[in-house]
Amino acid sequence: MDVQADRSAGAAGSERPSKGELLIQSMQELLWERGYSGTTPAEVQRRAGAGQGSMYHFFQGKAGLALAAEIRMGEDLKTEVEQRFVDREQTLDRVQSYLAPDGVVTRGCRLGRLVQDEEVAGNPDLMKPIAETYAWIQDRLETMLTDGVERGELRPDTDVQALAVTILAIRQGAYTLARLADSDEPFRQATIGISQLMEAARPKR
Amino acid sequence: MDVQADRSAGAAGSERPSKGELLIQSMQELLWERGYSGTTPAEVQRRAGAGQGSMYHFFQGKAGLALAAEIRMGEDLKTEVEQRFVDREQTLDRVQSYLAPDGVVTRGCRLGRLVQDEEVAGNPDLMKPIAETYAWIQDRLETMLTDGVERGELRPDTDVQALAVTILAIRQGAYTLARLADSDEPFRQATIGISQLMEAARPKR
DNA sequence: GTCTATATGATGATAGAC
DNA sequence: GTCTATCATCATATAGAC
Repeated sequence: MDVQADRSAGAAGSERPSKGELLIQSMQELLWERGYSGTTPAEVQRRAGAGQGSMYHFFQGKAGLALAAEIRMGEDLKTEVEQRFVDREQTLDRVQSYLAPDGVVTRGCRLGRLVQDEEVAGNPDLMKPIAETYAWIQDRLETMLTDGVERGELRPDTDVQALAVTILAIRQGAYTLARLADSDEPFRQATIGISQLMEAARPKR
Repeated sequence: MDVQADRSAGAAGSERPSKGELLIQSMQELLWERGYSGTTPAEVQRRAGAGQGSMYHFFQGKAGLALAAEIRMGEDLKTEVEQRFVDREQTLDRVQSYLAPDGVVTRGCRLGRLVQDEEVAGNPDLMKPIAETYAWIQDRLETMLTDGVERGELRPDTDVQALAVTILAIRQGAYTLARLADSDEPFRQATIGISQLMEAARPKR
């Protein structure tokens, strides 16, 4: 089935949010809290204060609404990552900031958790915005690390692409461990682990 | 609901596997392929060549059978990790071996993926064997790294616990990235990333 | 022990009134 | 645009025969 996002469900920052907009926001919340399979259209509607009709008017079913919500989540995530980088100067600070828990880590990564969902993984339309967001983040990490190399904070022979993937993986994995331990301690531990290595690997001057 | 594993479904290495045993194996496969929510009792039965009656005779519903399968998967995983360590001498080799893809990484981590499943996360009985398995693996990683410190392959001031969590997180995260990219490339990249850091951080002699 | 038939409930989607 | 009523499907679990 070919899923399309929406039928002009309304802009994000409008005055009075349309039902379509409310539905997107509710779907965003529920995807994060319960994943895709675990979220029922009925509950999205209830949370948005909308009926069945509104949802099927704006979106082509559950998948279409989820797609719109995913795209929104990807934008939010990119904005947050960017913010963490511009607020810091030093490379190690930026890495630590990227790995810092944001208070709701036991809920999992809003996008990463969807990858583990069978219904999402089996639907290319639903995977695409997730893959694109991660590609963007990986690219952003690479740029940030290249910056560090140029400023002499990382060794000149650093494989920035590999390191970017490593840091990305650490954050994703820490989410899983945090959920398992019901604590954000794994985030702190993993940050210590990678920081200690990066410190020790620092170029001598 | 208090879930118990089984009703003596049969030992693992018996001659003629009982229906209970076949059901456990089928559930193991399906949990890995589709997760918990995505697996229906009907399909487990079909794959095991057993009827409804057999399943409900040996186990208390879907959750009970899944619990038995999880325990088995945990044992398998621990055995595999142990094998990778005893086959190698050097610390970095062991770390790389732990992070090596095993050919089916795009399917995800057989246990880790369950953590993202709402029905599993919401059932303490189903989370317990997963948490215990990860605790064992983390402990095993710590022992392995402590070994490396003692042999002078890692700096004496290494925070082995933090590094163990970091490596554990890398593997978990790489599974997510691999699934997203439909490739085991993230495993290779992440291995390069952590290896390069560990090399550079090596104690001087 | 193992099977089939059936009950019960929830899910995602549609129809059609307002 | 938005609503409620209804549908078809499929999920898990139970009952009871063999």
